Amino acid sequence: MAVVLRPAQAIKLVHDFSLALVRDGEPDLSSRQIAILLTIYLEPPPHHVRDLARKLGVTKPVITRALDSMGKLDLVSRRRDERDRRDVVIQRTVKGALAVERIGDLLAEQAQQLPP
Amino acid sequence: MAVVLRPAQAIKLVHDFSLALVRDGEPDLSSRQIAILLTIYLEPPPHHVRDLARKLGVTKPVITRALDSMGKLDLVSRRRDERDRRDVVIQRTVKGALAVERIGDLLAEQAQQLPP
DNA sequence: CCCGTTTAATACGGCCCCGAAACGAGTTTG
DNA sequence: CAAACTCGTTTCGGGGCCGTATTAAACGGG
Repeated sequence: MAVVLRPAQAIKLVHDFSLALVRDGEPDLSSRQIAILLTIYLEPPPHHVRDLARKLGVTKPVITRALDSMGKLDLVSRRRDERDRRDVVIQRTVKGALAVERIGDLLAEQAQQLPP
Repeated sequence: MAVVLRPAQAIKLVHDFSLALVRDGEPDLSSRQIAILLTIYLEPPPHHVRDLARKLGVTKPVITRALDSMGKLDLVSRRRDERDRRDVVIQRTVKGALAVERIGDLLAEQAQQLPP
């Protein structure tokens, strides 16, 4: 059963969700960072910088920098691939998994509270 | 009828939506800017800087700067309130209304395509 | 074994945003 | 009317992200 959402409901949902993100004071993730983070947690590993850059349609430095900043927040981690040491494998963290869950719960809750 | 959205579906929805925002290349709005823009278009006027700052839980300069940048994109406009010239009234624009509609349509479409 | 290719990271110059504090104009109050 | 208050903006010092171009390390075919 597909999720049915009228455009007017969708607008309110985006509004409530953005507002919740802003108000909860957590470090602000950009759209890019959210897309990267959720890709890492939704799609099966392994993840490499080049794949993420291609999937998001951005340049590789964008991914490197996003991993730098999200790494500082302990939302993802990196390690060299020993089989091909040019590669970097991006890994999940406990804190990142919790952050992803929080995002899902937050949106599901906002959707639940939408007026008909 | 409330919108029913399981957390796992919500995560995928946020992912697809963020990805669509990143990929379409339009000037990137931050969470704050999206929250401000949608508040202006969802809630009844008049809107003042102080109200938006209070509703979003941010300082007034944040609102001023967001209005500056969104004004440059012609998504909102401002004028002095002649009845109390300290006040600034924030107004909608045609381009802003279209951008809001686009956001709603984008999310509704992503929701429609969610697997059950 | 060398040289072209691939990979991620870094350097660069530019632009935008942050919160706190100070500011200028306008209004209200005593 | 002068002092206090309100409102939005600007200033200040600091930080982050952007894309392009370049770099350094590692791989691999000839």
